[in-house]
Amino acid sequence: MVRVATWNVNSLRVRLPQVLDWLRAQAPDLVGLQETKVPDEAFPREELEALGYHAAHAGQAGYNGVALLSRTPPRQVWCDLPGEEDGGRRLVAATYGEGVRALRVVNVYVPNGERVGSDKYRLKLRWLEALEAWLRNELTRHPRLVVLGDFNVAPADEDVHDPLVWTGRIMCSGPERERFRRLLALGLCDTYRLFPQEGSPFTWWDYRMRAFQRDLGLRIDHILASAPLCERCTACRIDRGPRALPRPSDHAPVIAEFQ
DNA sequence: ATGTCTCAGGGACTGAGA
Repeated sequence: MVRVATWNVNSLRVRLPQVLDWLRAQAPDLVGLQETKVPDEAFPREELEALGYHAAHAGQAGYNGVALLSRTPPRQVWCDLPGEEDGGRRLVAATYGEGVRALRVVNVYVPNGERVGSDKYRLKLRWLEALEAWLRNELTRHPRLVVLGDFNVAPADEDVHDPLVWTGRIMCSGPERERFRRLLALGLCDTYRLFPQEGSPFTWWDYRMRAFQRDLGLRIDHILASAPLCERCTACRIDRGPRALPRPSDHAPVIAEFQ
């Protein structure tokens, strides 16, 4: 069994004590982190190694940054989305294990897009199109593929606390959802929706307006899996615990299990 | 209430990004 997680930590340096506590408590085999906001030379490698985790990090100062933490060492590490390198460090991929059991994991931090119609929105749509093209090739080489991260897209109205308020807005607009569906159409499943789920499905709550306490959230963090892995997926859940701590990230982790 | 949090720059606070 392998447990795979994704968590946008909104600064790995600020959140490191929470991340270390969470790794000790949940003991996932693989974790994709987003918004590490730390350059590679300042990555907290020793603290994570002390807990038994290897790291593949694509970081920068101030913004963005993604990392893959793993119990087994990463192989075939790839950083950045071809053609979109100027948009910040937003993609890291690696292979774990050997032979037919090898697992390929792609960790993404999709651009936020600011607001529908903005330059950043157009860049977000283009980034998602480039990701689709790159993943199509990745799937031909790695049948056991997991694509996880902060997609900044709520795929459907049931992933939104108030669909009327959010209709057509950033993270919920038709073009963003259409790009997300195209990723699924490559042959990936949304592991959270493989199972009946209890409670609200949100993974992100705005820091403002006491949104978490009022459960005004969106489901924008996802763990997608290729068909051979979907058949072996036994659970996917959201861990709201870290979001309720003092000084939390605005995102909660998502964890999927594969047999 | 554009209502919170993080970071860079510069050395207190402002602006950007989310």
